[in-house]
Amino acid sequence: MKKSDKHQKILNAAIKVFGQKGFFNARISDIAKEADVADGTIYLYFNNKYDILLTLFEEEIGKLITEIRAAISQKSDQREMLYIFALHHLRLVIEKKELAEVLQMELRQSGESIKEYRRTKFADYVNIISEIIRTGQENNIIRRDLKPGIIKRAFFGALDEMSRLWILNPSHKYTVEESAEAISDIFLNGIVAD
Amino acid sequence: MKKSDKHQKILNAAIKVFGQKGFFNARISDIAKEADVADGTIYLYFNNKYDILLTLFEEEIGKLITEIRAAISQKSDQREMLYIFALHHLRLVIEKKELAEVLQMELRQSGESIKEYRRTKFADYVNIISEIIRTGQENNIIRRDLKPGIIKRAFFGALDEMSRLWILNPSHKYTVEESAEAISDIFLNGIVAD
DNA sequence: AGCATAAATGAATGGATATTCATTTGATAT
DNA sequence: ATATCAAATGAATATCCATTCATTTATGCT
Repeated sequence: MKKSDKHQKILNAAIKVFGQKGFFNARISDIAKEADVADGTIYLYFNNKYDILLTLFEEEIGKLITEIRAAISQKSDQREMLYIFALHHLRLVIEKKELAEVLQMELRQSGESIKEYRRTKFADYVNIISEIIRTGQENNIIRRDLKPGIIKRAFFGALDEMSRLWILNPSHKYTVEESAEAISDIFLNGIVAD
Repeated sequence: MKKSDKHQKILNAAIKVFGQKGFFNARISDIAKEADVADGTIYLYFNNKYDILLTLFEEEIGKLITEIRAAISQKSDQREMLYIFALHHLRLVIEKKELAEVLQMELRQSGESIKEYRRTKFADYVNIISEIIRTGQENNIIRRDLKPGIIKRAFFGALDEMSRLWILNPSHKYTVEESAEAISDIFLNGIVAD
């Protein structure tokens, strides 16, 4: 068994346990049991409990960024790109429920390292949106009087709140496609009649 | 000193301490010191640490709902109402920073009581938005093909993410009015050029 | 096989802190 | 002034759990 195997095995267990109980209520022994290793083994791969959480952010968000960039690069119209971003983001919640829960919950926690984290790696993820907006403005597809920084927040926030609905109440009232479409439609066209 | 005085005093201390350190890192003795009472006194007013948090949600969100309803009832156009909602919500972050931090952080935590909480009292707050939307649709001001449930999420999520920016990075790049205007503008008119 | 090194184990430790409760302090009435 | 009751105190308790490390088990090399 390669070293990386056990590293990932523990991380996957942590995603599951953190997702279910939250970071503070999760015990190291829970993660150990889930990963099928001894408690002490975890400390051969991670410095402490908090380090597990940070590593999890680092590596898993990295994967998300890669995936979503690949999907977006297929499109040339910025309006479509926004839809694709929404679709991918919302799909994550369905397909990797526990990871989504961890990100939802723990990325909001106080604590300097987490705040720092949001400012760097996580910001990279959200900044994909503002890049799309900026390019759209250059191409005259998107209104130039709006600040990309605000649109980015608003669009991401909308998706994030939608995710929360599903996480709290897994009986999907709306489908992923429907939601992604509705949200990009609202942003592109607004809600005012006529 | 009336009973209610000390009750509120402890609650205010809790808002401050939870806001700064988060629920799990806050010690009862921190709250006691901040409220200027003995540790044991807290247990005369609350059953346990968690009860402080739940009471805090219950009472403070109740106040918010009352305030925001009062402000909205001054307007008759649903477009203006949305702006007012945004303005009030964002002002909260500036004027009651610690409370906003607590709500941001802890309302996301796992734990059944908190999830339950979001489904009830907090939902009442957010549902003010869907009421506005529904009335707007009846008055033909807002597109009828959009589901109020989705608009509500999207609009609230946008505001919530904006709040988060300020909480994490208190150097306000945008003013409250500017942000409230930009966000309601985006929702009302969309971001597409022309 | 026998040695050496690395990986894994899990019981024991130590530190933290929510909660309790015996005692003190303050208020009210007679 | 004294008795009675309520409110407040804060040191002591009990529990919980992250982390350590002496010991065991697995792996690789000659």
